[in-house]
Amino acid sequence: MNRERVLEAAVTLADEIGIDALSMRRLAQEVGVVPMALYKHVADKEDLLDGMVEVIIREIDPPVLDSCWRDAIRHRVLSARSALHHHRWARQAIESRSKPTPSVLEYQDSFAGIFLAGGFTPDLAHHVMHALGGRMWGFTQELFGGSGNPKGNAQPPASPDAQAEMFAHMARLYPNIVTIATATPHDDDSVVGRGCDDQYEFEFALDLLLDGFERLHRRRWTSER
Amino acid sequence: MNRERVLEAAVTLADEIGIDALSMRRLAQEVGVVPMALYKHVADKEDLLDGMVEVIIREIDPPVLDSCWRDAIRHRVLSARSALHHHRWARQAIESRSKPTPSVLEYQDSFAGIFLAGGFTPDLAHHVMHALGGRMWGFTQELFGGSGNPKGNAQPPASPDAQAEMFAHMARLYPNIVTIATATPHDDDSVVGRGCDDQYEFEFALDLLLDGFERLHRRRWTSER
DNA sequence: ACAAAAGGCATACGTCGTACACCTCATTCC
DNA sequence: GGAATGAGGTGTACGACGTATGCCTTTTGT
Repeated sequence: MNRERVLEAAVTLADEIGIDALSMRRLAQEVGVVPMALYKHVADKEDLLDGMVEVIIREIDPPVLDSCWRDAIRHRVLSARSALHHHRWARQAIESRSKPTPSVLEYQDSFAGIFLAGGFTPDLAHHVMHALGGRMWGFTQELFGGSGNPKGNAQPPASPDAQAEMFAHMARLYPNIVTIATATPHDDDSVVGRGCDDQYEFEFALDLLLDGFERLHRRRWTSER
Repeated sequence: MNRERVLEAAVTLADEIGIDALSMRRLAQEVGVVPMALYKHVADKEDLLDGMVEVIIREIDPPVLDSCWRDAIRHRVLSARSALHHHRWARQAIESRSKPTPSVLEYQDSFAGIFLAGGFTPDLAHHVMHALGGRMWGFTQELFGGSGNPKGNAQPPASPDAQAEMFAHMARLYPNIVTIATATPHDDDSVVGRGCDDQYEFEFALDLLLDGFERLHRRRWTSER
């Protein structure tokens, strides 16, 4: 029983019960050990979460170097996305860290490297990485995600007429949201605002940004401070 | 002593000690009351946080309707940004909510309204709101923000030579990050990845997106599903 | 005047992270 | 071979946390 086994168990347990329900005690029970035993392999819970993030990062494809920067970035981002998609709690975990671990820095460094190798000035590379923001990790800013928070509060489907009244109610209060939400089909039955980070939406935003980057890059944009 | 006073006290207390350190007990002590007394005005802690978010939203300027969509969006976003800037914990609080409250929906609805009034199709409006993501609230996805988490872990400035060695160490491990980070001055002494969401960076990304929206809008983009 | 509601209080339970002391081995060194 | 060492598992305990429950006091509506 070493650190790696603990982290692995933590990851699969978080997959099952969500990151909020993951406690040291629950994890200890899962690996068949007394809670305090975990502290021989992990400094504290923060360290545990750092380790879990590390595990996720290892699942992301390494950068491909033999293609143009745009393809390389796009591939890497979508690979990160698919890795995080298998661990719904990962987004929250990554964002909750207060200090970047070495593996996180390494990940970001590889991104910077792709831009620089593609001929971006450090200045522009800096700004575009900011603009990418969390999309670098494969997720849009999902407000009200419920990621890794699978509480049992999924209310029963409700009767059709109650549903209809609910819809009318929404349309009265938030006409624009309803207009927009009904314009495009969604994976789930949510409206804008609930975490509907569809693949299509994600790639839409990603490509919009990449287009912008390309344009700036071509016209030799500089921040002229 | 009503709900409003409780929320107000919670907001100012969170401003002081951060959102993580804000507990029901600590808040009760602050308003000079026993912990359980709070539950007469607030259903539970979730409800408290919802209420705090509501308070913040009220600080955001109402939408300006007599200008083009682009100015209206830009103004609203920057107003939200400045409101959230005064309450560093707000970002985390907003993102931690699992269900949108009415005031949050109203806020998002007003955004949708601006796009629709500007002639966007519901389809395009939908996608651009996704692309905006959290920037709608005035923040970039800040990884490792420490927002509202002002722990006392700010180590002393360290000696200049130790600092130099640290820098050399970083440059060896993460050459690209260091290249990029030193290309542009920052408010704080952080590198890319630590929450350096400068105003300039934010507006850079925002305008990049708005440019993209404008282009799509002009060429009558559709998702052609 | 009196019932009812609203609002504050005291106690208590279960959960959490983790400090601390102890124990039990396997390994290492003479 | 026997003692020292140290890594790894254990047991107990502490102080936080959110909050259920029940009681009491004060205000309010009739």
